[in-house]
This record gives sequence, structure tokens and C-alpha cells, in this order.
Amino acid sequence: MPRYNPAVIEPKWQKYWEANKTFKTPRLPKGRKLYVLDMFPYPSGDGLHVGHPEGYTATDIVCRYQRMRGVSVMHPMGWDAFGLPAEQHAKKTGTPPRTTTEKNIDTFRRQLKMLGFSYDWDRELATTDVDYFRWTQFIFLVLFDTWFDAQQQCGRPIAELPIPPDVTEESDEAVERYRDEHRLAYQLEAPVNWCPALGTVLANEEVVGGVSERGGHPVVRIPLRQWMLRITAYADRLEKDLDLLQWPESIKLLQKNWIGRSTGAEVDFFVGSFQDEDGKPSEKEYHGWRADRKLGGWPKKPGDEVLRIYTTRADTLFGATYMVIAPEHPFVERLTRSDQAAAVKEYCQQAARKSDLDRTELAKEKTGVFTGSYAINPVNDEAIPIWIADYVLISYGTGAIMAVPAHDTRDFEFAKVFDLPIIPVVDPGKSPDVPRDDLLAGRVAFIADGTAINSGPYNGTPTPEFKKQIATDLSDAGLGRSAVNYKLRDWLFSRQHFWGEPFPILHELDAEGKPTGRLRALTPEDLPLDLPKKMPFDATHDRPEPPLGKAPEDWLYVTLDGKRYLRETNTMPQWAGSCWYYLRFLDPKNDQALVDPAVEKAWMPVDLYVGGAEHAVLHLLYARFWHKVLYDRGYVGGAEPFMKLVNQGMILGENGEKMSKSRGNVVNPDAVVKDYGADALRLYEMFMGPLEAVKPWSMKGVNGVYDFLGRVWRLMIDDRAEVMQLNPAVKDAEPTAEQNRVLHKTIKAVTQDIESMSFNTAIARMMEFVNFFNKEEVRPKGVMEKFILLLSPFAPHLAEELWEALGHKTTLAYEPWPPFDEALLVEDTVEIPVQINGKLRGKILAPATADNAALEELARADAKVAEHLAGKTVVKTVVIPKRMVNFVVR
RNA sequence: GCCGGAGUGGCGGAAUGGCAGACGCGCUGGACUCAAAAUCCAGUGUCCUUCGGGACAUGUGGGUUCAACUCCCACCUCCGGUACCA
Repeated sequence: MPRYNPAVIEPKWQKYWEANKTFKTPRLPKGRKLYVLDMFPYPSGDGLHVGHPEGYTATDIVCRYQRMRGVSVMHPMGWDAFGLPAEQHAKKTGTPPRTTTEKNIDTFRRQLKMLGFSYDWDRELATTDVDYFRWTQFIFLVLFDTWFDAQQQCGRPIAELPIPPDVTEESDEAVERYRDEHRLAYQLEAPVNWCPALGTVLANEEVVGGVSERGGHPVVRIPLRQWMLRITAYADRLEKDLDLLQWPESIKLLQKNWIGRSTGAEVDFFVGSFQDEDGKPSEKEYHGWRADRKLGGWPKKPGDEVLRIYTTRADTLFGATYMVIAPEHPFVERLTRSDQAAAVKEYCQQAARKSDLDRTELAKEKTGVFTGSYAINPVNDEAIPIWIADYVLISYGTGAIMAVPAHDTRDFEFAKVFDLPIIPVVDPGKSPDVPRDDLLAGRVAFIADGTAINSGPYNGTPTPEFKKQIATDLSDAGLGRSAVNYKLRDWLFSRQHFWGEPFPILHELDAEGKPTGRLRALTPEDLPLDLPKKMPFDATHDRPEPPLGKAPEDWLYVTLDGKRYLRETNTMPQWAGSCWYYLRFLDPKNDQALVDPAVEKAWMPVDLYVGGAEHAVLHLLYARFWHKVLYDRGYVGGAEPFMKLVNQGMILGENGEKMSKSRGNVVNPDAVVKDYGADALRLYEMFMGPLEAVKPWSMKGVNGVYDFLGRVWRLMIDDRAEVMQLNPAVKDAEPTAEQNRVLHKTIKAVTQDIESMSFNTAIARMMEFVNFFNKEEVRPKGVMEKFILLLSPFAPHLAEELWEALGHKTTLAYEPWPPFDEALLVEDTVEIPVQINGKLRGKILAPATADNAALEELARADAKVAEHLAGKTVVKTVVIPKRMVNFVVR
């Protein structure tokens, strides 16, 4: 009668844990602490996906295990709840995003509770909670109030920013402007996707092939005022501090490459204040400039008379045969000669129309246009033509390059298209895999190191030395200097959405209601700034502005100290809320601070952070950046938030393809729990394979672990009885030596496997235990109890039920984890393989204590081995005690 | 193109220098049963076999070693990330 029935026991124990607050975490840890964090989910309308419980089960096992080891465990859960879908739903149906979001959260919470995770639910939070985003806004104010001191490599209060005397003298407004230019949060005009037909600004993913995803209306890119965060200031620290972290090396490398630090040189090419008929700068003016530079040195900001470029290959300066500037470069107009004006204008307009995507997609064929002007190469005084091409990006380096077609593949392709000269200046040397003759003839590009040729006084210098030498020489002449660049860009921090955190910023208005350009930040006391309660979600706009531009006037306009202000109408991106949630979990109800510093110091950093690899770069980089700013400004005690990181692998559908609605291979956790129970789902997700691996789902596999749980049940419970009673084999008896050995072997393996997060093999070892004890007529109660404890982190409901059946009155969640006794593991007799020339020929039984000579003797005595040895000469014998014997024969 | 990860039975996977295929799925046979379900037991890499055993086998080719899935070199395939970053 009492069959294993998860549908009954799982809700029973979930209620017990909830009623008894079994997993409530104290405000401060008692003894050793462990902070185990899951990447919190975005509560989508589709509900939980089987990918979610994968990482969540892994962390839950670690937490339950560590609690049994007496560790104070912090294990919270919450919701990354801002997001576009709720807003799109609002546009369609008029349902406020908050309503949709709360409904979705309810579904997610129910589903997670159904899986029996040991979260401290009292710490639950959502990024959309006003009490939460109050502090997100607070952190924005900190960013706004911080500038980066490059000397000290540290963020400091804006009030401490040294103001140059000429700025102070100019006006108070100039000082304000100077400060605004140096804040970590600053404004910039950046292109957005404006769809006039829909009257709205679209996110990149809402634009497909140049038209809106919804309705297929044309989309244009036009500049709009945006908020940026100066993450590039922290690039060096974000790169260096990776060394402190126990993250997978591949993820560290990913971040390193994303930051993309490169070292090289900036060099000024003279273009002159006016040009001769032929577009070339006047020689006289050039020489005057050289003399000035020699005396005055390198200016921090280049004047109009030079084109400043960045290169990592200053050693190839003699091979520069032309220059390229980006279509958006400020010099485009100045450098364009009248006869080229029409062509240049046409080209730049075309480039502006292309989205970033188009620009990379059409990257196959190089395009460009000649400006008609020339610059002078400072190393050989030669005038070289200046071109405009979109293969040079305005956002990297100085937006201008010297082109060395012989030693750069992109420059080479461009030179081929426009028939520009190619001068080799690096000799690769004679190596069979380098087409040296083709290079010297200008038929291929060679980008590696070599020895300088065609480089005047530098001929014969190896590339690395050349780089150092020329940097010094250029610096002495005031023509260049060493420089560092990053691929990492500043973070575009504003979105044109309603459903996001409003910025705590006001724009001052003049008498006519026009913005004066002056900003006013709200004070922390003014927070939270909530979204407007009443909002026309379906409003269309006749000019590109965020949805909040149509917010009710009583929200939009503010009068303070007799001045009228317009609220910032952009909102923050979804990343904002997830950048610091791990701090708020520690002190979720605090209304005085984002987190109590004492609590923060006691629990941080996160010891284990588990989530999908899709967040390997952006989320983790953004969160690390915020954490460093908070550290610099004294809000947190450490420089890094996440000490150890593990990425769980994706779970594929049964057909081995990515799970998706359109492929029809989505597995719903509700259905799995209904048919097999939460313990089976948890166990299967861990049994599928290594946590980090990508692996396909199998319902038959779920059934397999379900059968295992049923065997565990029958191991201890009499399922033929009418009432709940123990299997008669379970007795108060002393275990035999063999039973003890099996038990302790299992304890050892499971313990070590949990420590190394090899959950699949831990489960395999428990299966072996059950297979063994199933055959035992007597199953000592003490052994069964220890096994239940081992199983409990994996299948907590079943374990609690069996624990109770064995007569315990309280939860096993804090029972001491069973220790293993190494002495009990030792076997008297071991089976040892015997090899001849590395091939297995026999097996011998030997005392575990047998020495090498004894083992060799036993091996020779084995009939099969003797047969193989007959008539051969043993050249060498290798004996590894307790492992194997190998005879090398001739 | 560049960077990263992975290739082992019919399938998911185990073994990180020492008996390849633990554990599970599937399959085959058996027990129980009037029968079925459930459960339990046994077998299960491929080929050859005189039924003793033998040969081959961890993507491919080479190397190091008494011994290689494991270490080294070259290559192939698949997956993920990234994309003109000077």
C-alpha cells in the first residue's frame, strides 16, 4: 500500500520547511559563512524552463550539504523583473507592466517552491520593487557623483575634481560643464532606432533587416541624447583583478578579450592649416610645425593642423602609403577638397544609413572615397593621400589610421581595391611557411614580426626593438607617444522604455520651457522616484523621445527652489537591477542604506555564483564595474563581488536541438513534477552529466532516476504492508565489515564529489550503494540513516520522509554530515591485473599488504600468466603495489 | 578569420598515466503471475572462435612510456563566443 508517492510527501515537507522557517538565515553568520548565489531569473510569461533548475539544484545541493557541515549558508532568490515583454504586452492590451510582472513572478515562485529549494524566502526581492530600485537609483547618484582619478586609479567624489584655473575663471557654468564631462555617468548623443510609423524608439532586437519587427515599418537611425557610464576608466582594474578570481580560465579570457587592451602609439600626421592646389600641405608650414613640436612637445589635445592616429605597429610607419579616417570623423569636411565634395557627401550619407549590423555584414568588399587632401608622414616627410572609409571605426582609437597595406590585411584589401601603393617594410626572414617573395613583391600582406627594411636608419631592426625605439624617437620629436587602447566601450546606459528604473535626474528649463542644458540630480532623500501611476502605453510620438515623454505632466514637470525642471525620460537598462542584487539580498528590508556595512562585510563576497554562460561577459563585467565604484566610494569592503563562478551547460531538447517553442521540444517542469516528482527532476538534472556540459534531455532518463528513488523507498519501507512500516530487513544490528566498507566508500565518494561539484558521479555511487544493500537480508538501521543523510541534499523530500519513518521527529537539514573512516575502507584481499607487454593476461588475488616480490611471485604462479610467459625471456617487471603487475618479455 | 570547448558502446556518460566503458537508459533472456503491470535476477563494445580463448577498439595520423581516453606534435569534425578594434 505505501508506495513511493512524491505527490504526497513533497508538498508535506515543503509545508513543513515553510512553517518552521527551516532555511531562515541569520542576519550575521554564526561561524564559517558561505554565500551561494544563483543568477536570478527573468520571470517570463512562459514560466520556468528545465534549464533553470539545473543550476538551482546544484547550488541547493551545495547549500544543504554545507549546512549539515555546520556552515552558515546564505542562499537567496529573487527576480530580474524589468524587461521589454511586459511593456510590449502593455502596448497591446493596456495591462500595466507591473500587473503582468507580478503575475509572472507568482508563477515562478510557485514553481521554484515546488522543487524544494532551500532558499531563505524572507529575503526575496524583485528589481521592480520600488524599495529595491530606490537603491538602484541611489547607486546611479553615486556614479553621477564620481569621477575617475587616473593617477590614483580610483573613483572619487566629483567635489574633489581639480578644476583648471582657466575654467574657474570662465564661469560657474563652465565649472559645471567641466564636472559633467568628468562624471562616471555622463550624457552623449548616440543613434537610436526611430520608427516614425509606430511613433516609438525600438530596441535593436525589435529591428529586423532595417524594418520594425512589428508591422514591418521602416526604421531610421537618428541621434538622441543618451546616458553613458564610463566603464572604460575601470578597464585596467577590471582586467587585472581577474587574477583574484576562481573563475574558469575560459571565462576570464573571454572578459580579457572583451576589454581588449592593446598597447601602441599615437602619432600626429601634419595636414596643415591650408593646402596648396594639389591638396598637399605647404612645406614651409610643415617645417615650422616640426620646429614648434620639437620645442613645445606633444600636446594632450591635437590641434586642427594634425591628424592624430593610433597604431600598434609604429614600426611600420615607413610603409604607410595612405591614411584613412572614419566617415564620422570631425575632420571630414575640413579635409574634403571641393572637387571631391559630392563624392564624399554621398559616401558619408550612405555610411550613416547603414546600421552597425549592415556595416559588418557588408564587410566583404572594402569601400571608401578620397578626400583630395594629403598628410605628411613624419618619418620620411612624404605626402600621402587621406581617404574616408567605413572600415575605420570612429569609436576606436582616434577614428583615424595610417594604412600600411603590406602589413595589415584590411589595409591590403583596401589598397587592392583602389590601387594604392604597397611598400613592404618588414622582412619575415626565410621560413618555409612564409611567402617571402610574394610579400616583397606586394602580392600578400604579412602581419607578424620580422626585421625592418625600407625604413631608412632603422633598417635591420627587429620588430619589438623597433617599436620601442621609434616610440622614444617620436616622443623626443614631440610627434608621438606611447598609448593604450581598449576594445571595451563606455556603457550605453539609457533605454527608451517605460518599464525600467527612472533616472533621478532633472533638466532645468528656461522661461520658454526649453532645457538650458543644466542638470540637477535628486538627493538620496528624494528617492525613490517611482514611475508614473497613470500612463498611456499606446501613445505615439511625433519625434524620437522615450515613452515617458508622454507621462502625465504632474510627473514630468517639477518646480524646485523657484525653478522649473523636466524629468529625465529615459530609463535604465535591465542590467542595472542585476548589477547589485547580491548586495541587497544581505539586507533586503534596510531603508537607511543599500546594505548595512557590517552585514556586507560579514557575508561578502559571494563564494559560489552559478549561472548560464550567456552572462559570461556583459552581466559579470557590469556588476564588477559597479562593485568597484561602490568599493572606491566606501559602500562595500572588497574589490570583487564573485569569488568562484561556475557556468552550467545548456539543456537541449530530446532531439539534441536547442529547446524552443518553435521546435516544439520544450520540457515543462510542471509536467515532470506531476509525473515523477521534484526529487526525480532534481536528481535527473544532476545525473545527466557534468554540470558545465551541454546535454540533451531524456524522459526515459527521468524515469530511470525515479525508479532509483522507488528502490531507495523499498530498501527501507515495506511497500506490501497495509500501513506505513519499515521494511523488515531494516534492523537494529551491527553492520558487517563488508557493509561498513560499502557505506564508508559511499560516504567518501559522495562527500568528495559534492566538494568538486561532480554530482553525476555522486549519484552513481549512491546507486551502487542501493544495488548492494538491496541484496542484503539485514540492513542495519544506523547504515540506512547515514545513507539518508547522504541522499538528502539531492532528494530532500524523500530523505525527510525516510528520516521520519526511522523515528526522527525533526528535520534532517541540520544533522551532522556523516564522516567516513578511512580504516574501514581497507580491503584484506585485492584483485590485481597482470599484464604481459601491456596486455591484460590474467588477474590474481593478493593480500593488500603484499610487497612487490610477493606480487610478482603470485603473478608468475597464475596458470594463464605462466602459459604466456612460457618460452619467453622477461626483460623487465613493473609492479605497482595494489594496482598491477606488468611483465615485459621478448 | 580569430578565441574557447568537446569528440569514448545503440544512447546519456565514467575513468586525468595503471583492468576502457562505472552508473543509468535501451535491448535480450529468466523468475513471480491465469495473464498483464509492478518488482526482482542474469546478460549486453565490435569481429573471429575448435567455446579454452584470441584479435581489434576512446575522431585521424605520428611520437613519448613497461603502460596512453589521459602527456607531446600535426590534422579532421562538431558546438559556443566574436567579428574590419589599427
